[in-house]
Order: sequence, then C-alpha cells, then structure tokens
Amino acid sequence: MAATRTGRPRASGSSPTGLGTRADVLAAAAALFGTRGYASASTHAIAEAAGIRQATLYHHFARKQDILLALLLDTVQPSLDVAAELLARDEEPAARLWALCVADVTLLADAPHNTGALYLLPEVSDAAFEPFRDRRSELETTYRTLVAACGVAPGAAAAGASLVLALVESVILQRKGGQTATLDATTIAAAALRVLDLDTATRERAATAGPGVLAALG
Amino acid sequence: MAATRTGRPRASGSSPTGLGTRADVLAAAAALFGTRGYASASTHAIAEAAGIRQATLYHHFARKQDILLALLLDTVQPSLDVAAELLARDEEPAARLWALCVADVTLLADAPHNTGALYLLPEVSDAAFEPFRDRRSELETTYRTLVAACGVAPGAAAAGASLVLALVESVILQRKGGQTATLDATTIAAAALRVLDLDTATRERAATAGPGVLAALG
DNA sequence: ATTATCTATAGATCTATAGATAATGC
DNA sequence: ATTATCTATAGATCTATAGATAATGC
Repeated sequence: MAATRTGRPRASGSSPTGLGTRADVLAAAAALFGTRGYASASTHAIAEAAGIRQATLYHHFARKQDILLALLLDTVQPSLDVAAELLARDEEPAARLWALCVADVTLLADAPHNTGALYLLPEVSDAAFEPFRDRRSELETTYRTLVAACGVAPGAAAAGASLVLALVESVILQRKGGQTATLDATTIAAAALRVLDLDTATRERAATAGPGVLAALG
Repeated sequence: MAATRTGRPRASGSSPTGLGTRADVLAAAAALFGTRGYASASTHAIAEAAGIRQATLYHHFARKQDILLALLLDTVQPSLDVAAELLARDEEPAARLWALCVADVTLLADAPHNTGALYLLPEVSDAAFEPFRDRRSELETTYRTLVAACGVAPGAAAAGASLVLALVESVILQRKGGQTATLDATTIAAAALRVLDLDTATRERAATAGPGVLAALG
C-alpha cells in the first residue's frame, strides 16, 4: 500500500507539495500567474517550481490554458457550493448574506497563493475560460438574489450587490499588496450590511444569527 | 502654423487619435494591456492599433515597460493632485473624503479604456514600475489620513481606508465586466461613508457640503 | 505493458537594434 | 541637418510535440 508510483522517476528531488505532480504544477502556477502574470509565467518557470522538466507539464495538462482554467474552477467552486446551500435555506436573508460574505472572505483569505487574484488577469476574458466566467456569473447572481431578498429597492439591488462583492474581494487586493493583517471576515460582512443601508436592528440580528447559519452548512 | 510635421510619413493612414504618435501608442496600449494583458499584448499588436510599424514604437519609448509606466503615472497623477488639494483644505473631513471618492470614481469611470484596470496587472510588481507604486502608496495614505480625520478609531482607520478604496475601485471591476451602467459616483461616496459607520448627521452634512468642496478645487 | 518522466527540437513568436528612406528646416 | 518613419533581422525566448528512458504492474 506504500506510495510507490509507476513511471520514470524525477531527475531531481521529489514532489514539493507531496500531493503529486498535478498538485505541484497547480501550486507553482498559482504562485507565478499571480505574481508575474499569465503570459509572463513561462511553462518552463512553472515546471521548475514544480520540480519537473518543462515538457512533463504536458503529460498532465494538454495546454497551458488548462492549468489556469483548473485553478479558476477550483477557486470558484467552494464559493458556489456555499452560495447554493444558502439560497436554499430559510433563515432571514440578511443573516444568509452575512454568512456568504464571511465564507467567501475566509476562502479568499485562507487560500494558499491568493488564487482569488487570478480572476483579475486580463487573459481570463479569453474564450478558453468561459466555463469559469459562467460559474463566476452564477455567484454574482446569488449575491444579487440575497441582496434583493434583504429588501433593497429593486432598482438598487444590482448596484448593492456590486458594492458588497467589491468589499468581499478587497481581501484579494490586500493580499496582492502584501498587507500582513488582512481584515477580519466579520468586519467585512458587517461593512457589507452597512453599505446596503439595512437598518441597525436587521444588521444586529444578522450578525447574531450569522455564525449559526455558517455552522449549519455542510 | 499648420500641423506639418517633420519626418518620414506613415506608410498607411494617419494618427488614429489625431494627437500624435505618442498619444496613439498610449491609447492602443491602454486598450490592449487591459483586455489581453501586458505580456500578451505584443509591441507588434500595439503598433498596428496605433497605425505605425512595430519598430517605430522604439523611437518614442525605449522599452515596452516605459509604455505601461507612462499609462500608470498618467492615471494616478490626477487623483494625487485632487488628494493633495483636499488634504490642505479645512472643510469637515467627511465632506473632503466624500469629494475625494466622487472625484476618483469619476476619473476611473470616465477615462477612455479603463486605465484604472492597469494597476491590477501582476507585472506592475516589477521593479520597473516602482515610481508608480510609490505614488499609488501616497494616494492610499491620503485616504487613510482623511478617514482618520473623520474620527474613525485609530486602530480601524487603515481597515476603513481599505474598504473605502475597494468601493471606489469597484468601478474598475464593473468596467472590466463590461457593465453598461456603472454606479453613480455619489452613490459610491455615500456608501463609503456608511462603511465607515459615520453617524447619519455627519453623512448628510458631507453629502450636502461635498459638491461645493469639489467645485472649489483647482 | 503501462506509465511518468526525460531529452531534444520544430516552429512560432517577440523585443530591440541597425541602418535606409522620405519628409521638413535652415 | 534633423526628424520620424520604414524594412530587415539578430538573438532570445516560448509552447507544444516526438520519441527515448526508467520505473512498476501483470
């Protein structure tokens, strides 16, 4: 049952992540795409950081774009899972929105290598990344739906959701800037409810009930 | 006095912007860096969009990096000018912060080609762009100073300023997403004051006095 | 036999430089 | 003479493929 693996051994060293070559490549690419950019991070540099030769990448990913696509999908999927669960629940909308903000901020803040920053890459507008953009759209729709359910005026729900998302994603920009202490997730969630101009009583109920909602998620 | 210019004429057409070759290059690069990314926008593609041959770029910019640096500095400078003026005035801090938010949102929203998005490029962390990062830092310091002057608790001023900046820069993300109707500048400024949890009276005074402050700027 | 790696490289870029050319200025 | 453009290209990449190699699996 030991971890003996088939195939030619690596020329130098072993898996940096200890999770296999695919994980090594994804970790190396996440770091390099985020700090140097997509095109500026050569497959050679990625392979080197992953502890393999450049051509070996192509045994695991058919094209360079597939590496970024995998990273983007892996990053958005946990958020979508939380969002879908929260949409189906029946606690007060403000409490569910609070929970969504806290969950997303936490995911963005705790991810190794600031993968949230990858969706800011201009190259993501390429057709190859449409599967990601679709899921990202779904996430925005969930935010809008919850914001509207909080009683925000219909005309202002889309705008409100944009501002809430901007606050949540401020974590990405903070990490990019190399800030040591990123904002607390509950601080940002509270700020989101203030931006929406919800009344004090609603906001207090949400912050009180929110942690319970979060804990109830699968 | 007519616009007769020295030098060999272009092989094809004339200046797309009508403002000369340097302006043509900057406009073309702003569009391409923002939509394709820095490394993915080749000097050939930039030159083509500017209506010149690839090598002619190098008569106006010694290196490709100098094009992006010029765009970044041109984008941040007007914000810095407004920020410095506002710091020196003596209206109520909340009114000045309101004015700074409105001014920056307006600059970001009205700039041709969403140049605000350029500061999100990973390549900006390269040493070549340090002059820009320094000025960008100054701008953040001004936000922090005004937020602190609004009476936000000392420990919370830096966090508050981050959130305010995130709201202001949400315009960049909206434009990137291709949203047609970006948020109104005054809507964002009002949201910024709510995020800081300023009391209602202060916020109302700021929104009332803010337009006058803006109008008084040079 | 299957697998994951390796070496080697083809073909397609891409940046920046060298030097020619076609205008205006003096 | 000066200037801004042009053509041509050197040299340095970079992606993806071809085919060899060194392990384990049967």
